[in-house]
Amino acid sequence: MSARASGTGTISPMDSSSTRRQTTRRKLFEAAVTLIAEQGFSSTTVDEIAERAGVAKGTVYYNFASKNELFEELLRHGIELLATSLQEAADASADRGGSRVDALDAMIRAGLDFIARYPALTQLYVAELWRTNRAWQSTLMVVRERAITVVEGVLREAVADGELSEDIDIPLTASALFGMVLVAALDWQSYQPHRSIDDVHASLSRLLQGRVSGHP
Amino acid sequence: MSARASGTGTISPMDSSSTRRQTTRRKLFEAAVTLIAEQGFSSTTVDEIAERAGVAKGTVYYNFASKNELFEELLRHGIELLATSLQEAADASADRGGSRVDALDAMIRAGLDFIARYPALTQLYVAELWRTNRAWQSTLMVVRERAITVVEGVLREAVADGELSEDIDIPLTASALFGMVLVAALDWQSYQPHRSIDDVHASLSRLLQGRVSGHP
DNA sequence: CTTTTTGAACTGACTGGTCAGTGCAAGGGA
DNA sequence: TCCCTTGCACTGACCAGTCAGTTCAAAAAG
Repeated sequence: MSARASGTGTISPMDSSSTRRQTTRRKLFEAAVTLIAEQGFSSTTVDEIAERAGVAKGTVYYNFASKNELFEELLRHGIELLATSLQEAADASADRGGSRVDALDAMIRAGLDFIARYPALTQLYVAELWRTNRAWQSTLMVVRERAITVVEGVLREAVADGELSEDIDIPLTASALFGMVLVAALDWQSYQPHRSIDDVHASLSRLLQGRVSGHP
Repeated sequence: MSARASGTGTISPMDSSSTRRQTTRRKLFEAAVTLIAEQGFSSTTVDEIAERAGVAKGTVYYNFASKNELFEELLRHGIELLATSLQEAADASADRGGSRVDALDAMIRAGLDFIARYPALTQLYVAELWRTNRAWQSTLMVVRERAITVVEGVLREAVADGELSEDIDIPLTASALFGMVLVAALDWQSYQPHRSIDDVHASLSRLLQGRVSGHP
């Protein structure tokens, strides 16, 4: 009954214990992401997730309020990885003194890297992102916003700098670029996994920079 | 146990008697596609589908062997609509004497039209297409092949005619174009539904033809 | 240093509900 | 008449979420 934290100081009584918890949560995320990517949310059971994570079912509910919340936290956790890596790629390119188009290219590369590293997470986003009437819709909108905004930002700067035409439609172009990379990468992973990332990147760069049509 | 179509001839046994049955099946497809697009396959119940279609649950099982098979037939039915309309757009463009790039543009338009007309079907494909370990995986591979092949065909002709560089990677470019249209269109439907299709089409054309970068 | 206490973390059997699929008698429509 | 549809009761599997009880490392007491 006595409240927690009766023991040590105020600030870090849970440093050691929270490590354990953190580890468990990470294991659950890892188990959940692949299972849900493969089977979808509804056909993945909490028992399966617990089993693959190597913990008891009760532990899932000790760490997350519900199956739904586990999933939403997973989505939020994943998008931070993506948005951060996109932004870092763009910033690094700018620091290197590259043009805005170079920054876009760097983001394409970052996108490919991300998808190669977290294929299941990517599959999962794609499967859920345009679905309507689901419980986590609002979470997904935030998540999408977070990623698209980074791309739009670079496009906006490119237009401001005169590198891109003022006629382009920024939100739509951002979506289109995003989709281009997304679908090309998923197909790469699913149907031509032997190809190198440099190869795929080069093809997409070419497409982006309009060197496809119009022979030299 | 006995397969369906034990009845009449070998090839088209359901032609005459089918009218009534066909109507029921179409109603079931329509009901299923929106429900599954919204909720996913597993969380959509057969009772819901029957109710929305306005038929009895028993009728579902009279017309389809299982929930799974209803879904697979829906996938097959849908892809015919898409592949046909892409091919027709390309052919019509060629008949009009357009270039191969014109044909690609016509296919983008056809893709946008399709997504605008069958948004639920599109959402459903996206949600399932890159998923692994599902019962209908092989059906989906066929389905994807059917659509991508059309795009690849036009790209191949364009390269043969010298309209596109020989350096392009045809399968990957086809995927990327497909993804570009797909994601741009889904975002359009979900987040900027007020925009006209001509508007969206114009932006994507510009992106395709490399008029984005490189100011005049 | 040893013993006891504490409580966060974890466990897994259990419950209440849901749903795919079945069976069948009766009711149309062509 | 025959094919299709209806309505409805029923079964058995499956599954999200619960809860009483266990574990164990670190803090407190001796």
